[in-house]
Amino acid sequence: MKRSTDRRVQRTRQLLQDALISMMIEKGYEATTVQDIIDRANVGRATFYAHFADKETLLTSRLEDLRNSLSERQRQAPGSLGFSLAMLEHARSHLPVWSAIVGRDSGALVLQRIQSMIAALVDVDMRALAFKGTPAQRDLAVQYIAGAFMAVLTWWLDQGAKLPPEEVDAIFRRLVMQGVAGEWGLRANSKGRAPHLKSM
Amino acid sequence: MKRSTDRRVQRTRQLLQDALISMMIEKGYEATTVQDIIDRANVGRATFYAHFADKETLLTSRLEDLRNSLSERQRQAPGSLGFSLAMLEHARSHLPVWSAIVGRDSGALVLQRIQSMIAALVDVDMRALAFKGTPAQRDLAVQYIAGAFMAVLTWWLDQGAKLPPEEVDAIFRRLVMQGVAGEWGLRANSKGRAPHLKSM
DNA sequence: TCGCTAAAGAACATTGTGTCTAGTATCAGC
DNA sequence: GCTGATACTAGACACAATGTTCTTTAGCGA
Repeated sequence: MKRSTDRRVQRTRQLLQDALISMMIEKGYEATTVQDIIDRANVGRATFYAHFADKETLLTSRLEDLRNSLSERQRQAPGSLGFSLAMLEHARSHLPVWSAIVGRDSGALVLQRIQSMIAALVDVDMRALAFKGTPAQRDLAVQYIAGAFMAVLTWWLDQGAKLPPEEVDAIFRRLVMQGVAGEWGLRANSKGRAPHLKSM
Repeated sequence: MKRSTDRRVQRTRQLLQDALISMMIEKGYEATTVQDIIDRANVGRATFYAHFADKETLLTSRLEDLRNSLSERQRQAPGSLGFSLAMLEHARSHLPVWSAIVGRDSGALVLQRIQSMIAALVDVDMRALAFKGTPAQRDLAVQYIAGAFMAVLTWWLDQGAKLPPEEVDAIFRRLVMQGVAGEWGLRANSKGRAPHLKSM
């Protein structure tokens, strides 16, 4: 993991990563071309390929950094489903990046990566829970939670992240733990209790 | 909605749709080119563009058909979260198609479309439930459920759809309604009840 | 200061897209 | 069965983006 010491290298990599995000915010991942990136970064074409095999590799290197910040944040706030709040807060404080990454115009690749990143975080948090079941059941639960969180996150960001992270986190965790019935008093046969949320 | 009566048109459209699915199974949506499609369908290049503006439009027309079969199936099996079993069974009886569509190599577009299709089905089913809450809450719940189902479906298909649909459906519905705690006796403070699933 | 290497610039082959043409076949309806 | 309409074919085309290769220039570390 010995990072290059040459300033030119670091500068170029940084410029390219920033340009990618900037372009993603502007027109989405899929629509962004290598040409767009190097134009914005003001970097030669050959230089790009000297550092990254393709657009995807560049994205990967950026997501790697993201993953590291997230793991760090999660480590500081552990507990059952602790990843949730950590992630929502991180998303809010880096809103443009996250909107670009998770938003409407992002690529399949991006979403897959993010979701498996979330799954890894969920997996870590599951150790704080007393899980009784087979590995397959555990796996299913992890996927279920990761998918649900991803959807909630996307929904939240698409709305401009107006609701406070704490509240989204609370709703999400209750949904996961107690289910729809516990959250909003749903019954299959249309007899339900009243909801009890402050805002929204 | 008056479909063309000319056999040549129907034949060509069918050939192209089939070729798309066939290619998706083979190398995924993203990697499939228009050239691949028309080669496999044995159709001229100009002909392709006479029918569809691009690869995406072709996909859309195929997904439209899929949506119709699903709505039909859902109508025959209503109830709380009734879409779930209907969809799992449909997926199993059209396994290659679904694996191609939902699997690892599919595009963002495909996944987005499927997920919003699921969301629509969830929305329909929600009317069978006594939902108490604001429209925003309802929306969040729909997204939550659709995302979770999508993840479960993907997981199931990636495993080769070995588990019977009825069982996956049962687990999923219990997770949605009662949550992780209800399903596997999870507690945040590591005191839990025993699980009670037959297989897996 | 000097040697090393990153980066610029530009040309290139390659692949895929979407359009257009003129000629050929196949269809629906009389 | 004809016949007029129109769907299809084959090929060429302009265009855009990718990824490679080359030489020249600039900047870095020691």
